[in-house]
Amino acid sequence: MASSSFKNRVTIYEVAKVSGYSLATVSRVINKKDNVTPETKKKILDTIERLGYKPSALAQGLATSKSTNIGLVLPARNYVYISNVLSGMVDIAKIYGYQTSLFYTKPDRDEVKETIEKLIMSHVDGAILFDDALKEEDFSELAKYKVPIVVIGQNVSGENIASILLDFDNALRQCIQEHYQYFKEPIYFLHVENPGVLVEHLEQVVVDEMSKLHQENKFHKVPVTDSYDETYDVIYKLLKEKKEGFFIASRDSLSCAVANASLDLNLTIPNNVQILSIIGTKYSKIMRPKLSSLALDMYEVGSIAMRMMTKFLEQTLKQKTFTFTAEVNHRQSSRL
Amino acid sequence: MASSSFKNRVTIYEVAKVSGYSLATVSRVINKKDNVTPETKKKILDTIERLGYKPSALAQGLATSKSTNIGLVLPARNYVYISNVLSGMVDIAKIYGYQTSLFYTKPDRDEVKETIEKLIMSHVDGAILFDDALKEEDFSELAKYKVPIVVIGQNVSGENIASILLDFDNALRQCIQEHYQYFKEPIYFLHVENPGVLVEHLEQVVVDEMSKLHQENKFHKVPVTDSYDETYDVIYKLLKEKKEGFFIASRDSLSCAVANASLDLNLTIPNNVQILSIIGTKYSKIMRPKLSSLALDMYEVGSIAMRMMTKFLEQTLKQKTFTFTAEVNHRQSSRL
DNA sequence: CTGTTAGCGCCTTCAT
DNA sequence: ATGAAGGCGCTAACAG
Repeated sequence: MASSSFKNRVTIYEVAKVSGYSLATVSRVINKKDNVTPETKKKILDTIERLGYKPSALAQGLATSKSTNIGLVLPARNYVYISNVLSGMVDIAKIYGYQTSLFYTKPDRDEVKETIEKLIMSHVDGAILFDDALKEEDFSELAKYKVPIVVIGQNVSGENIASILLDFDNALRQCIQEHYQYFKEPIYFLHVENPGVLVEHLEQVVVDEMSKLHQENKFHKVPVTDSYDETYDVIYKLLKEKKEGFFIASRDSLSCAVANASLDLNLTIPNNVQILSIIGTKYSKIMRPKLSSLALDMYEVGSIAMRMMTKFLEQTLKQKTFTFTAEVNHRQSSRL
Repeated sequence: MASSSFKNRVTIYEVAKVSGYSLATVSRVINKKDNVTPETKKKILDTIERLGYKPSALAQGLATSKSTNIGLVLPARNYVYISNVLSGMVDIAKIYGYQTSLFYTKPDRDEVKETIEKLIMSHVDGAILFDDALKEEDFSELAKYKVPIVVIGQNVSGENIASILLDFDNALRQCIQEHYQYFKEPIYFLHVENPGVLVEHLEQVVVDEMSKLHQENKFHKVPVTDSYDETYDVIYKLLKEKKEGFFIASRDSLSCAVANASLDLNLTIPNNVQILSIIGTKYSKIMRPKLSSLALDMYEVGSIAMRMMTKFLEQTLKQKTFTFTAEVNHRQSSRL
């Protein structure tokens, strides 16, 4: 038998009985309706206090068809930018009185579908999805059950869907253009397995821009892993031979691997080796040399997402898409 | 009017009606009871599929007095080690079929109490608390409502309480002892406002050890903030004058501030300046010089915490306290 | 302003 | 093996 964590709780019935009023009246003071005499309100409040009564969100949810609970779907990867997004979402949710349920997903279709199902079962009032493993069909599944969603990083539209776009494209293209305007080193794109649609898309952007500039033969995809150490080794070997290059990495820790490998080979940054971090964190400023990066305040992304969600639920959401544009922070790892 | 996210849902009633069986039988197949004919089970499963029925966790929770939901209370600080703990907890929760509700708290008593109240209202089956702002009274409040809890980082005991201890003490004392066995530079402890009981405690440990070694006059508390830049400035000024010291910082980014300030002053690490990160992350290995640190796998802490919770709920928890012991990783920022 | 009553969706004895 | 009925704790008309 499981531990009955909420058996024998004080219920609204007891409050009613003890205070001498009816259910309805007690319910009214709980829900802060104004049609209650100050006097009886006080009495009821007193007995609530005295009995230590706390309303059951479960019962309230069932009765009102509202759970005041918002589902958060994030990739189960421990990246700093993800926890920044999370922080933003949770902070704002708290302000608006929403609870948050956290769902981590792995890049596996079956798991994703299971997550969607749990999301539906758990009766969240809405869901914020920031996970590249999610696809169109997942959104429409959610839509079938009328769960309002805001999607981060993918452009999806529909009745109950809002989306937040993360535009790294222009900044990225600009970096590449400028690079080939003055220099000609090849570009090495650190390719991680299953990086998610956002990073996948950005790799595509690089490829595309290279071909626009007729530099396609200078684009090299370098397979690496999420591990700093392994990536370091790969890059070390590569640089030992090539001695130079313009490296683009999706995350700071990978950029650091490039930087450290360069330094250990006595290659100078940014003269021999240039590095660009696509998703910069505070460590791009801490690291020496400081890493040039495309920056976008992910905490802000999370908080805006949650704000959109609350407006969505109050049916006051006007603008159903919001775009964040990344800025280029030229620091010590690039020559421009 | 709020968006009725789950009005008009397919309910168990419809499944019963359409399939031609009763509520009870449908309920049985949902809950995988075995006293159902394979044949009727199949029929019911079919219509569930056909209708797209998903049980409501809310209703289930209300009926069973179990929410399969575990509350997670964490400080609203965006530290890497916290998101590691979180990952560990969520990953394991998923395995055991629990949902997780996330509560971030600020170091403010009123907020904390509010969080405790929400925790109780939200009918979590249990709660894992890793927040230094929490005090004895909060745990006993939770206990009043019979919410099983596991507390990380504080030694609390009681009927429904398990706790995970994070023992950095010995490792820290050892570092200090070794330091004064061979050297004599003063110790500078980077003191952040409201660092939480864990770090507060560790500062006390340092003070205590210093006095044991009769070196109390060599202990200096350096007030800094959470900001890398501000901390850098403080340390830069300090080192410009002192030229040397053994710095102890609670987190990597602060240690990095010390390291960078030293380098910018042409002080060498670890000859002039030594640095010890109390809570090391992967960046202590990435940073150059590599930072010596006390390491403890926080993901593991989170996952063990969740494992204890699941056992708790199944009433199979034998060992109600678990201790993690930090190890000293001597790297390039210390001489030993 | 307050009380009565019927659900919300599901589980669970107790019969059959 | 299956069905009927009461209850989980609360809210929301509808009366009064």
